[in-house]
Amino acid sequence: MLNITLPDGKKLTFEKKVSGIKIAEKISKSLAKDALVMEVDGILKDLSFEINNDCSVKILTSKDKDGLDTIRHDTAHILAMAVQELFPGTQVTIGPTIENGFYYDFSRKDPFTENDLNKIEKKMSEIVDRDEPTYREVWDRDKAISHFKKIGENYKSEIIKDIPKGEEVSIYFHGKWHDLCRGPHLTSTGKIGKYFKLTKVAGAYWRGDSNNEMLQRIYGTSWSTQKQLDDYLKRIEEAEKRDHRKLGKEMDLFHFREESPGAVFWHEKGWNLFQKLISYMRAKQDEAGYKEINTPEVLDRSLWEKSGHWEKFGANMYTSTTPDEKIFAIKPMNCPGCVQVFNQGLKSYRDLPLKMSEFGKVHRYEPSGALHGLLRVRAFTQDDAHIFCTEEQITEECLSVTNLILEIYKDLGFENVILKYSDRPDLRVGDDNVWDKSEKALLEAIKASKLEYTINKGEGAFYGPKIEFVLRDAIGRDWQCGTLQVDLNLPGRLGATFIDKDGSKKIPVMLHRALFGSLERFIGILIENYAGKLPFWISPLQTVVIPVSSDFDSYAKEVNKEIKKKGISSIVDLKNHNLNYKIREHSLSKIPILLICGKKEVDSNTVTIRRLDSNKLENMDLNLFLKNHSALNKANSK
RNA sequence: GCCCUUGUAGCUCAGCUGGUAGAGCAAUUGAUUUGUAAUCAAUAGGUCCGCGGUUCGAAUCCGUGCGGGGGCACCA
Repeated sequence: MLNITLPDGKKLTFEKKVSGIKIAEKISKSLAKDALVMEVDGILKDLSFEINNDCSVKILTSKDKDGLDTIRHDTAHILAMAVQELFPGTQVTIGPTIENGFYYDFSRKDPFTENDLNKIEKKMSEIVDRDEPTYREVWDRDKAISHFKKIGENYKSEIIKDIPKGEEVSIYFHGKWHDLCRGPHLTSTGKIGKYFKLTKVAGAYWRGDSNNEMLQRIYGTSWSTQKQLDDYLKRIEEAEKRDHRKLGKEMDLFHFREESPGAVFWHEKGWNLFQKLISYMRAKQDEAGYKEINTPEVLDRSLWEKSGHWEKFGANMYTSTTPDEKIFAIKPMNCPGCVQVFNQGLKSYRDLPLKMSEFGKVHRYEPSGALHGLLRVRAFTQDDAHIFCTEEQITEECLSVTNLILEIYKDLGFENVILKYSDRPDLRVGDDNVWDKSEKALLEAIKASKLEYTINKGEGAFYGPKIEFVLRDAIGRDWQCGTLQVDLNLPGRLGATFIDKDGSKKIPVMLHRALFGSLERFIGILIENYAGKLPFWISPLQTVVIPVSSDFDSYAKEVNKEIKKKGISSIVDLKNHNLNYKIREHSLSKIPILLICGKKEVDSNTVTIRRLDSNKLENMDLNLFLKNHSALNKANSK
């Protein structure tokens, strides 16, 4: 007698051992039809797995995350199967599921082309139609290794060698084709359906290590209904429409060019946005007790040697040799310069915490393949600050930084923030007991903030552990922005001291923090988050005044003048185009407010407001408009 | 940096298997004076990313360099 407990607490009894399929059938016909895999005492199993003792069972369908994941995993297998049928001699490696889909890495001489993807998709459909039964076998480890070697699957035999001793080596068959796999899988190839699509080919290193050979990765997506697939493809399309590189061009904000890859040429409007963010930030930092400073962009090599950058960060640094053959580095970080400012004059414990902010432009030589619009550049402006404090002050200062960051993100429309904590990397400066202290202090601050956090082992900066602030945008994508680092190393290396209560010289702790991280990146994120439709107060061009015909040019000019007087950025469009044309043009360039002026407006000293993306027109007294909208600007940049 | 892919007018793109380039929009000029997402017409506009090669002849084929895109690796 077997007792199976279902998720709702109901119990089923069976005479002898029983498979998941049988259990599902006993629950309901429709469930048996939809069943994909099952959870036995919380562990995922094939439906064909035969249960031999009392346990709890949950039958999973495509509505469960693990159910859909299994569909994707099966699709990855079928992809590999199709590839090997079409291109004999191709070796398979790994094929996991990822968010929204899956990939499979292959080793093959000739590259896969876009056209090959179509062929492969067709072959995959065929395999689904063949509805080949799937079953699992457990093999002896040595047998498995020699088998895969014999059939030329060297990567697979490598993988088997690395499976921990205690684990079973399971082989899944789909008809005759088979693959080493942990499972679970659906009962046959027909079960996955045809709601998949191969999306792209890409290179990927074997085992993710750039010292290894490069494999060919095929990405795909897979769903349980046609609608889900269509919705997903549509989401991708929508995300592409928000691409800041495309919008940046359309909105005339910035451009890139060959002469300086990864460096931004800001146009008038983009620079205006940039400056608006800075003045907003200045106001916030001023309120929070920061003192703004500025330090040189080019500094002698000796300073970078002292700080440790020359050795630990040298691969990312631009250097410059002057005619007198001195070597300088273009700063990749602001910290050493800031410490030099701290070092001027004697500092007392009464000066701490001392918070110095700097909008510092830094240059980092990033690998060419890493560059990506504004989101990954070689020259960027950090909204940086360094807080010099005592060890006792670390937690409190970290907390106040965290609060400031959250407040600022909120003002700009991001409420969803998570933290990533990174501890000591392999490449680092300083003693381990110093690291112990720094890590402990930072972790304490995170805990005190009560925010959700994840831990990234070994990913801290070379001088100290860090927190990264990751925000989630309007369409669910995560972006790494702000950062907070505890540093017990650099101040000592660069000779920073303060006089403590007892009259002795002590080395201060330095906290590095950036709020947006990089102004450039943050602007890219803002554009994508708002799909270019920035909030009024940071819009670089806030209003365009449009006369209905040239008869009203002078009134329109007058309105424009009044608006500009109130600190609202505005232009008047007197071009020889009709109203429709102008509305279309300025709407496409994402101007938040268009002000239409015709006979009616002139007669009543009003403007008609047309807001971006709204057909609702609003006629308003000009003075009231000026009052309301200049207040909107002031509210955020005091 | 590595793999794949790509580079034609200010922008978006045509240009098949080699015969020195085209469209729409934008620009300029003229007409039109417009009430909520493209008024009409004319004109002008290009070392086809750079360099080298194959060829009688290269935007097109080959090599190479530099950019862009998608990934990997690296990262704010």
